Amino acid sequence: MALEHAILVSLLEKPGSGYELARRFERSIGYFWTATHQQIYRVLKRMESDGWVDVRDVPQNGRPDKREYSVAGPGRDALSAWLRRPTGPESVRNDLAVKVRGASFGDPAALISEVERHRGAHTDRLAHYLAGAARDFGERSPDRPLDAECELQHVVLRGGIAYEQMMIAWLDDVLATLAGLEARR
Amino acid sequence: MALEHAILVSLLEKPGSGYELARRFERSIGYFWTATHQQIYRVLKRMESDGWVDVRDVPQNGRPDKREYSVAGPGRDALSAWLRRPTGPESVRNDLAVKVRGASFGDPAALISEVERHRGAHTDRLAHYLAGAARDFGERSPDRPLDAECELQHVVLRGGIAYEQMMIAWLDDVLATLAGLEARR
DNA sequence: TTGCTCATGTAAACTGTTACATGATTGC
DNA sequence: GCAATCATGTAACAGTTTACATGAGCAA
Repeated sequence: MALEHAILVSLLEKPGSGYELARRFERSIGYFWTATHQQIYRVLKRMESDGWVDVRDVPQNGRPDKREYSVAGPGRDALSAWLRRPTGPESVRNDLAVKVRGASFGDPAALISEVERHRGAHTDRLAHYLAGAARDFGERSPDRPLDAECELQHVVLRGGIAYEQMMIAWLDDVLATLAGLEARR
Repeated sequence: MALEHAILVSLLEKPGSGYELARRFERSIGYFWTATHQQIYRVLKRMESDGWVDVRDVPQNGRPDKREYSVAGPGRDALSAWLRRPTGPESVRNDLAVKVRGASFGDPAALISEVERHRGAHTDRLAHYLAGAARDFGERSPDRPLDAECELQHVVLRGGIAYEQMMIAWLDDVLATLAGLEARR
C-alpha cells in the first residue's frame, strides 16, 4: 500500500490541495501511480488525523477556499521508514498479454485493431515523455550538475521512456506474429 | 476487470481445479496477471453459477477430491467478446519509481540495497524466462512452423523477456545515479 | 512431531471505481 | 445560456489483501 507515500512525495515536492494532487496524478506522479480524487481525499483525511500532514485553509478571491496540505514531521518519518522497508514484488496486470494468449482460442485477427490502439497510446505517451525530458532536463552542462531532486526525477523519467519504447517494440512483435498467423491460414 | 478472462484462458489451455489454477497463477499466467487462491475460488463460483464453466468432481486416491473446471460455451463466448472489446489504459503501479523520487527528501544511499534487491529479483525472473523459452521454443525449424497457440505463447514470453531486460537496465541506471549523488557529497 | 503439499473455503479490512451532489467563476 | 474549471465531498459497489480455519497424507 503506497498511495499515502506517493502523496507524501508529491507534497514534499510542493504543498497543495486535494484537487491539485488529483491534477498531479493525471500527470507527473500519475505516470507511475494512478489515483482518483476520491481516493486522494479519503487518504488525505486519514493522514491528517494521523498527524502525517498539516492543513492550512487558503482563502482565494472569486474561488472556493482550498485546504492546502503540507508534510509534517511524522509523515516525513513514515516516508523515510518506507524507503528503507523492502517492498514486495510488483503485481503485474497486463490485459493485453492475457488477450494475446487467449487469441489462439478465438480469432487472432480480431485482436489486431486492439493491439494497434494500445500501440498508439504508448506512442503518444512516449512523445509526451520525450518532450518533458527535453524541456526539463535538456540543457545540462556537465560541469554544473543538477541537484539530487532533479537527478532522481530525471532517472524516473528515463525509466518511463525505456518502458514505452520496450512496449512499442513488443506490440510491433505481436502485430507481426498476428499477421503471420493470418497469412498462413 | 479481467481475472475471469485470465482464468478462462488458463482453463482453455488445460482444465483444472481452483488449487491448480492458484499454482498456475504463481507461474505462467502469474507473470502477467496475479491472483490469490481466495480470489480464484470466488470467481470460479460466480462463473459456475453464470454457466461459463462446467464442473466435474474427480476422486483421487489418498488425496481430497478435486473439483475440476472446464470452459463451457458461454464462457468461450464471453472470452471472445472481451478480446474484441477495447480495454482501458493499464494502470501503472511502480513502488520503486515512487521510492526513487522520494529518496531526494531522505537519504538516497539508503535506497541502494532496496534497488539491488529488486535488480536481483528481475535477474532471476529473466533467467527463468530464458530457460523456459529455450525449453519450449528452442528447436524450431523454419519450414515447420508451430501452431497458433504456441506462437502466441511465445510472443507473450518474448514480452516478459523484454520487460525484464528493460527493468534490469533501468535499475542499473538508477544505481549509477544514486552512486553519483553519493560520490558528490 | 514438525512441517510441507494438496484442497477448499470464510471473514474482515482495505482499496479502487462509478455515480451523484454542490456551488462559484470564466470564457464562448 | 452552456460548458468548463476550481474545489470538496458522499454513497454504493466491486475488487484485493490478509488472516484464520479445516483436514488428510507424506517425508525428514
